[in-house]
Amino acid sequence: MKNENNSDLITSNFIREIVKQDIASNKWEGRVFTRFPPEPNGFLHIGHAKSICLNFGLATEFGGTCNLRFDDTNPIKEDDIYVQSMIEDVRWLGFEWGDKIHYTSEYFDQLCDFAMSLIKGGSAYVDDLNANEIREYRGTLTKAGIDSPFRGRSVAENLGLFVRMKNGEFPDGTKVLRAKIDMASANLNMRDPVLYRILNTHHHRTGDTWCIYPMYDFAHGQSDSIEKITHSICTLEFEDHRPLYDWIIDKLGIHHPQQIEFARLNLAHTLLSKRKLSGLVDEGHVSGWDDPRMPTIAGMRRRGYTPESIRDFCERIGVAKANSTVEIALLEHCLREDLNKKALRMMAVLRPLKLTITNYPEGQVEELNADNNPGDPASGTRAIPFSGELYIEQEDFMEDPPKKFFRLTPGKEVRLKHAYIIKCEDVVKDSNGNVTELRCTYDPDSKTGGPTASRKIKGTLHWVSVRQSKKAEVRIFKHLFLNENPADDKESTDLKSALNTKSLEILKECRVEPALVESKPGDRFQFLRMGYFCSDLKDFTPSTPVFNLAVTLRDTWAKINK
RNA sequence: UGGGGCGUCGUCAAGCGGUUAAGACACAGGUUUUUGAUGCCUGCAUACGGAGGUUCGAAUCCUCCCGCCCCAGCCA
Repeated sequence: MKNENNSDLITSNFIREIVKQDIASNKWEGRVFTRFPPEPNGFLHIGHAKSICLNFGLATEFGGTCNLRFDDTNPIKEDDIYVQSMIEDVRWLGFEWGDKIHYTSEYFDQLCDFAMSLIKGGSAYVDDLNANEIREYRGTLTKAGIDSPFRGRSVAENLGLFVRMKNGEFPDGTKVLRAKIDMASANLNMRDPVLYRILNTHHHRTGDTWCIYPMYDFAHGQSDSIEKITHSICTLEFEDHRPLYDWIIDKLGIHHPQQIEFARLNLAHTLLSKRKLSGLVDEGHVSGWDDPRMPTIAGMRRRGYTPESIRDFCERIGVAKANSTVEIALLEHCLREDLNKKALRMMAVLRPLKLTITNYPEGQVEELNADNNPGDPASGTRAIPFSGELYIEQEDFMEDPPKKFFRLTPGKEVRLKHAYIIKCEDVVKDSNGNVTELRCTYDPDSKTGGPTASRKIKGTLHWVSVRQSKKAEVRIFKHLFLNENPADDKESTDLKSALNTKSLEILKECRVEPALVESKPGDRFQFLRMGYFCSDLKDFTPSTPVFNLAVTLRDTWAKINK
């Protein structure tokens, strides 16, 4: 999938170069066949999006195919709800897979045959050592391992034992099938890795058909091989496993894809590990996998991110082998850039302050014309009700303003967007000295198109009419973590202490222009001068509209003010 | 003290023996603007982890050193 609008921004990356060279040299008869192989044990996040965009993107770019394959070899952790969410997320991101969805579990028979063939070739054996013993026999980083006493079993014995494992004759953990490679290898993955373990567990797809399940290392490479994948793209930590995959595939003499490793994404102030994210969900620190603060695809979708912005982001961050942490600012930029083009402008007052126009005709209501998107004339216009009683944003008024504050202050003029120029004449306060109302006058000729409409006024405010505006809830989100790299936070061993306690702010007294309550869940808008917001996918109803802050507008004033 | 990787601007990241060392984000300044938004313009690495070496010429090749990441699941 190309980001047409940013084609000039696309730079090369080493994987794209490899693919190009392979096509040029006709290495795979010009084929490009990739796959995205998640384990269905959690929700997909922005880190997966990088891999999805890479794999599906390469296939699209070079006229190939990308399979979606669920790597479901560990029934203890996996569940169909995760496969369903992953299917939805990949599709939402805008990608299409080949004729069907693939599952490693559909290769269990073949994988089992591969194991038999390894046994027959004397390259695998059944080991009776338990997990602890296997660890002890494995040695350490600097010390060679020791052969298992069961390593010398005959082919016939191994075959018999493995069949009995498969037939369910042994309890969990009592036996494993191991590759017979080299217990002294400097690469720990080559020290007779476990190929099959006994797990008397129900599998979400194969049910109770199996009680032995292949390890990832024995399933992944062969699955790629079975699917005739040409480029097996994975993350850096599997670099050490490549010699093992090569060993197995060569022993089996089957199609040998080319594995290429790249650095996974790290995002500042964000945790990208399914394990830790599920911790946030399980411990109730967020409302679920789709909490808008979550870096999951589902969370970002609910927050208001567009598939286009995520794809653009994944293209811009590049692909390399160096570990790196991308700033949130880049992600936010991608969203703003996309939404600036697409989002209709609306007016919403998040923290209302009453403003009365004393010289406006009592009871009069005008329908003012407003453009829906100044950058896109095709988006048309809409009518907004204006009256003598309005709400403006509390932060848009200051009694004792700092220099360069060009919003409303006593005695000064300001323009109301799409409407008139007003002047603050009086400030009403309650007994505690809090400002409760502003009393202003307006210049009737200053309406858009009017004789004094072009008067130069520094500040322009958004507003809504008291009577016609609707009440709404707006949810403001900030980083879930204060630390730039929460994963590196050695101090806080538990997630809780690393959390930003102010990551969610709920504003229940917001007032929005009437058109907004007619929006559909998932609709995205620019609330003028505030940011981009999205009607909540779950909680929005016309009677209780709920909007999520997707991203604020750039705010130079906030910077100056600091 | 084992093995596998990686070190180019604040953050990503091109670069593949001869370039003024791309571009983006961020940042700074200017300008347009009825969003302090957007747009537009300008600036932003004599420098490529360090030290040597090869070469007419090195971020790119060689050597040594330094730093960071990954690996001791019957997880993926």
